[in-house]
Amino acid sequence: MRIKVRDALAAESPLGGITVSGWVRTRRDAKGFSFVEINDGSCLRNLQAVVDHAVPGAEALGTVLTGASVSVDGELVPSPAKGQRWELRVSAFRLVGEADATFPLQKKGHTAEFLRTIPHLRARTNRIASSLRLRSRLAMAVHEFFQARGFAYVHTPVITVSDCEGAGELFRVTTLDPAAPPKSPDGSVDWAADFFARQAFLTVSGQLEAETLACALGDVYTFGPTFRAENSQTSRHASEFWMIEPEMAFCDLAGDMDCAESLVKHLVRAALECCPEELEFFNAYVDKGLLERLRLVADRPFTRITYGEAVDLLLASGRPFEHPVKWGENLQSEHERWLTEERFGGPVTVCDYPAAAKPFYMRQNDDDRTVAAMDVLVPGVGEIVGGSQREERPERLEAAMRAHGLDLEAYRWYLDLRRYGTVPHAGFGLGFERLLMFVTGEGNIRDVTAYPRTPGHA
RNA sequence: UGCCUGGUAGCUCAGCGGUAGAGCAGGUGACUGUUAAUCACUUGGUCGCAGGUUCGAUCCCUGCCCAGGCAGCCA
Repeated sequence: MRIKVRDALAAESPLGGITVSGWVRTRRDAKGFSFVEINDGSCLRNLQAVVDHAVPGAEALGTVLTGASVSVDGELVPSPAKGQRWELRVSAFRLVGEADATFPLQKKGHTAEFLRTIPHLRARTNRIASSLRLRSRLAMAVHEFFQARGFAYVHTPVITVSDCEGAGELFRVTTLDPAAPPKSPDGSVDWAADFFARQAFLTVSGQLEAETLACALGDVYTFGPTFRAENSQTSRHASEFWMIEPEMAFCDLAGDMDCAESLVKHLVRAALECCPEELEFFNAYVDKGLLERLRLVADRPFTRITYGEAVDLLLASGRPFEHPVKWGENLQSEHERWLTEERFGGPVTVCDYPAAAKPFYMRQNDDDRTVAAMDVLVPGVGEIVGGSQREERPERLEAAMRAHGLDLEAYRWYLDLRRYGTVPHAGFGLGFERLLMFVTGEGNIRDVTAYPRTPGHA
C-alpha cells in the first residue's frame, strides 16, 4: 500500500508492508547498504530509506542520483541514528525514472535567480515546493474565512469590455488578424467586426461586477486571476496574479478595514498552524525574522492612521526622504517602508487619502478633499490590500465620473446600483501573491508563483 | 521606462593587461548507521555577444543581449 512521506513521518507506530514513491534528494553509500533520501512533495521532509545491497532491485542503486524517481517497498521502523524518528527498511527497490548527472538541481542551495531559469524543475526544491504548499493551503484558508462569515464566492468575468476600469493598462482580447484587421471608413480598426463585436480585454479587477452582486447577495468575494499590462519591473508586480476581492453591502470604511485586518490575520494564523515546517524553513533560509514577525502580526492589532496623520509623522520624522513628503502627493515606497518597518514595526492601515489621487468610485468624505480609501501596508512587501467604501450617492458618483472624464453611458449599469436601492458598501483587493510574499518572507513575487508572468516573460 | 550592479566550469564564486582557479556536482578508489557524509585522485571553460584600444584583452573603452536591485504604476 502506497503511503505519502508526510503520513509515514507522522506514524505513531511501525508500519509493515508499505510502499513509498518519490524523487531522490540524495544518496549516501555505506558498506553493504545505502541511504536514499526520498521526497514525494507531500511535505518538506524526506524519508530516509535504508537499502541493503542484497535486496531485489538494489543493483540499480549505482545509477540512482539526485532527481531520480523511485518506488520502494519496506517497513517503517524507528531509526537507530539521530536525525530522524522513522526510516524505511527497504525490502524491494525499484528505479522508476533515471536522472543523469545533467539534472540541474543539486543537494546544495541554489539561488532564486538560477531556479527561475528552470521553472519546470524548480518545484522539486524545498523552497519552491514549500511556497506552493503554503499557496495551496492559504487559498483554502481564504475560502474558510469568507464561507464562515456567510460570504458568497462569486465569479466575475475574466473577459471585460470596460476599457477603463481605472486600475491600469489592459491586455486586449481579440480574434482579429493582427497583420490585417478590418478597418472602418476612417481607417481605424473596426472593432465591431471583432469576436465580441466591440473591444474586449482581460480584467484588471472584478470589483465593479462584484459590487452588483454584493447589492443582491449581501456579502460576496471573488478569488481569481487578474491581469495588468503595466510594464512594471519590480520584485512585487506580475502581469498575471490572483486577487481576493470581497465586497460588502451595508458596510462602511471601518468595517472594510476590520475585514481586511481579520483576513490577513486569519491567513497568517492558518500558515502558522498548518505549515509550521515550511515556515521554519523560510525562517532559516530565506528570512531570519519571519516567524517572529508573523507571530506579532497574528496577535497585535494593526496600526490604523489616516493619510493626514501619516504625512504628519513622515514630516516630523526628520528623515531626508528622496521624495519629499507633501499632503496631496502619493505615499512613496520609502514612506511606506518607514511607516511599517521603522515607525510601527508591523502592518499599518492608512485611510482617508486625497481624492485627487484615487479612482472615481471611492466615497467622498465630508471634508471634500479626501475619500474613504484604505491601504494595508506590511513590512517588506508594502501594499498588500487596497480598498475603499464606494460612493453610493448617485449625484456624487456622477460628478466624480464626469471629473474623471468617463463616458456615463458606458457605466449606466453601475449608476443603476445607486438609482435602485442604493446602499453604503465597501470592499478591497488583496494581492494573493503579495500575501504569500509576506508569509514566506520571499522577496520576489516570481518565487511564490509556479509560472510567473512578467513583462517579457510568459 | 529611468538609475545602479552584475554576466568566468552543470551550480556558487574567486581572480587578473601576459594565455584559467576553488568548493560543490559528475567519474574512479578508499572508508563509514550515514545526515549538504568523509578522504584521495580525476573529467570539465570560445571568461555573455559584437566591435575598439593594445605587441597582447576574461581584465580597459563603446554598443547590444540577459539577469538582479531600486524607482514609478499598483495588488
